[in-house]
Amino acid sequence: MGKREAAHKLLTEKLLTAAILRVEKSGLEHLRARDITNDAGCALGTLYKCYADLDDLIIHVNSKTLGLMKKALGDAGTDVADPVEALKALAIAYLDFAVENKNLWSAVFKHRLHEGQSTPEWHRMENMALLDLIAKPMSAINTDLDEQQLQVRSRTYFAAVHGIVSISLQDRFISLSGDVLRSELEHFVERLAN
Amino acid sequence: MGKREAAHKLLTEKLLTAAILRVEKSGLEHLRARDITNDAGCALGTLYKCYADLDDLIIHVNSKTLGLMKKALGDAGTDVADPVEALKALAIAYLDFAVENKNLWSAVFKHRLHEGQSTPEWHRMENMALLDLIAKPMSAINTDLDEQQLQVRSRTYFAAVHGIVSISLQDRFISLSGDVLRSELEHFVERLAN
DNA sequence: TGTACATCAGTGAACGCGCGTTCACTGATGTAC
DNA sequence: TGTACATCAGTGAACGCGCGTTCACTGATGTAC
Repeated sequence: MGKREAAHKLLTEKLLTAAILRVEKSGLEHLRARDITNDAGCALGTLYKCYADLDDLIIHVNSKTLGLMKKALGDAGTDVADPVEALKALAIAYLDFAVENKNLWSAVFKHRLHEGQSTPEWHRMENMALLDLIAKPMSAINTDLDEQQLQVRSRTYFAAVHGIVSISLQDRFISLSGDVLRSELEHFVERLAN
Repeated sequence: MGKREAAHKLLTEKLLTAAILRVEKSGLEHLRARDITNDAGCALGTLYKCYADLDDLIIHVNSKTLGLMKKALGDAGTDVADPVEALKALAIAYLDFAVENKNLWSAVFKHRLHEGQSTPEWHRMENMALLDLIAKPMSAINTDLDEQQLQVRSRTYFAAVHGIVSISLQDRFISLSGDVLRSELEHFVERLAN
């Protein structure tokens, strides 16, 4: 690999890091191309040499976040034998991840492409991959479901947990202390899974 | 009431109606001040004589939506004696409302004020009022909970149902047919409430 | 190894446009007598 | 009822700014001989 290619790769990485820091600090809605390139120490135009456009960069930010999330959930759920406990652990891990990476986590769900453009397939897959983590303990509980039904049920389950976490991190409705939220979530999973 | 005041009131109403139609047709993200005033048949500046700014108008749009939603849920849940069936009816009614008024419904959750500004108290109350509808059948099931706990539990429950409905109406993950979604929701409530 | 030329990543000023908001103006409505 | 004046809702052109994206340029890196 020549100097050129190496430098380019480095810059591409630098831009991604800068974007991630910006999103985490100020939220997706305050992300600006100029801020990113300033932070990365390069010219504005460079962003468009490394990424197709700002949306492309954001997708890469979200991809990184999904990676972190998958790792966090994997660590939490892998070696829990009891499936109900595993689901609980996953839910709590999801909550913790959302709390600790609030803006990055929100960005994954906030980001929408402009009309006509659609999310690249590889990124859709990353989204779906989360469901597989849930599907495993889920299958131990619901042995009567076929592959397809299991997928659907996992999705429903994820959506419910996501909803609880999601509304808690907004200021709509009453807000809960962390402890109450945790216990609500645990109660919820127990009800749902047993 | 003089002619002036009457005309002003009419125009204020016209603007609200125009905004509602626009949001419902194209979504909150495509709402433009100019489109609204064109549709209402008045000058651009008039919007700012009737509403403080665009955000103020949007809050009124969302207020109307919450009114419709409360009515729809009230109709569905009021005269169902069995509390589990009542919760099911509420969940299904919520789903139906979201499907039939997709963009208006989304607008309620998408709209965020600029930094420093906060939602007026009366509008926060409208949000909270939804929870009361759930709290009633909820209290019949969980007789051991006190007022505060009941409120929290209702909120959790709402958030979960909202999450399920919400993710289904996006294109993230796999999308479900209406029937599957309904049965998932019913299954879900039964598990949760029994 | 050295020289001459080609390439193209990086540059940043400038473009372009969208769009919320303002403001000086005017004419219909309201008020005083 | 009629007249003279005051008010202010409605007007729409213009303001202002934010910000993604482009593009002609340049100099370091790569290539050919």
